[in-house]
Amino acid sequence: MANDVPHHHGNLREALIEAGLQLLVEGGPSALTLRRAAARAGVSHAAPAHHFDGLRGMQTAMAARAYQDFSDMMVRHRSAAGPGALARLAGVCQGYLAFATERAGLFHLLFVAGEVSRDDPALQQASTLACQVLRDACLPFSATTLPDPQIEIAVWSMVHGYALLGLNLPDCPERAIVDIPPFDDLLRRIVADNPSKPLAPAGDLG
Amino acid sequence: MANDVPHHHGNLREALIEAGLQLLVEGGPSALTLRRAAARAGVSHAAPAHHFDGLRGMQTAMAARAYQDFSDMMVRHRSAAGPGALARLAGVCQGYLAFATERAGLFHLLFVAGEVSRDDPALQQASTLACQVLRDACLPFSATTLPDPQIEIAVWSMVHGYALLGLNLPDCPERAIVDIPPFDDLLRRIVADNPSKPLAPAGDLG
DNA sequence: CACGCTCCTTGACACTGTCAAGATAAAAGC
DNA sequence: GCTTTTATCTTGACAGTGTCAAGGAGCGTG
Repeated sequence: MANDVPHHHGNLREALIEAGLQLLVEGGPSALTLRRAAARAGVSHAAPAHHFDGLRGMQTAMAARAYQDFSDMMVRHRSAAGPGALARLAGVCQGYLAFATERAGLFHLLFVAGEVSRDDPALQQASTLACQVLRDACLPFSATTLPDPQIEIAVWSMVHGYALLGLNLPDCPERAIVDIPPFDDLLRRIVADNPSKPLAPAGDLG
Repeated sequence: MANDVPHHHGNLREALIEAGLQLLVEGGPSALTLRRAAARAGVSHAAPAHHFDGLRGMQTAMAARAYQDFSDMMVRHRSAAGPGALARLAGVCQGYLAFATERAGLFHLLFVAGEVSRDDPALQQASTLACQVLRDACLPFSATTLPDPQIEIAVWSMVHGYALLGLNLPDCPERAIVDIPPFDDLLRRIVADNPSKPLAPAGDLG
């Protein structure tokens, strides 16, 4: 083959991840295919097999990268939130929901499709990091200086369920039978009357 | 063809749904295939196309049936719960979680895979019915005689997220970093200090 | 120059959903 | 009774998919 691309792509692994993420964003989960990613990266259909353990392996690598987007989204919304522990936690949750809405393809990859190897070390690290953003935001609401699993899990479950039920979408089917309260109202049911310890004395605003 | 089965199966549609549910339970979501369901029902690979609108159509029909299992599971756990509105709501939630655990394939079909036509009337009816079980259990915690969407959505989101994060599984990965409180404890954060109106005066126990 | 090693291609296989045509059996009309 | 019609299923094909085995192309090292 005497094309412009050399036989050795140079950085095919990264290119495939990039191509896969594009496919996912553009065409949804069903558009993500080993062969299509290969074609978009300009290589033959079997090339990905030398870099990933099948489709599942590629999705795992993509997920590790998507988790960084996820963390960024939560951090960004936290920064945009007002001062105060509750506002910051609400901001993190809004980031969680915004990721589910605006990066639906990636959210699907991380939490819905499940075609991902959860024991992959890179993935675990990225996911733990994202998880930590949420946990940190919950910390001020713990009665002690240690994290309170009950609060963490309550918030995590609720925001996750809210996102997966699609309740943050303007056209979700549930709106036909119930009117959906904004997530902040639900959040207050868990943490508002559980008054936080005083805010970190001289704080960063994120 | 001079086999024992007549040319007209008689009730192929139901047989295909049954076969599909079996495949889902036995081999997980990836084992569910139009061709395999057809083979198990003893018909040719293209027969399902005459009864369903593709794989999506068959999954939709299966989902409508699975929702009945789902409702039954919640009702059964509600019956097994003690008296009192909180115990009954907790029972319904336990049914929700039990369905996610014990009927993982069906739960996946309903809430995870998403390869289902949400506008199908039979599916909508079945899903509304299941939803109603949960909403009814929330009713005693409303401040008025009308349902309180905030409570309903809070409980629904939380139990849904708890189930989808797999937190009810004994070997879920999150146990490595947090110890997972039982769902009942989380539920109390939403409804316990929101004292219910008195229980229905002379009640059924479900 | 020759060797080895890594990266990628080619070609094949079994499997998937889906479509067009045709065969077959049951029902309906007379 | 027989014919016609209709619903039901089969056969065969097609474009995709993931995955494997075998081999070629290019780079570094002797």
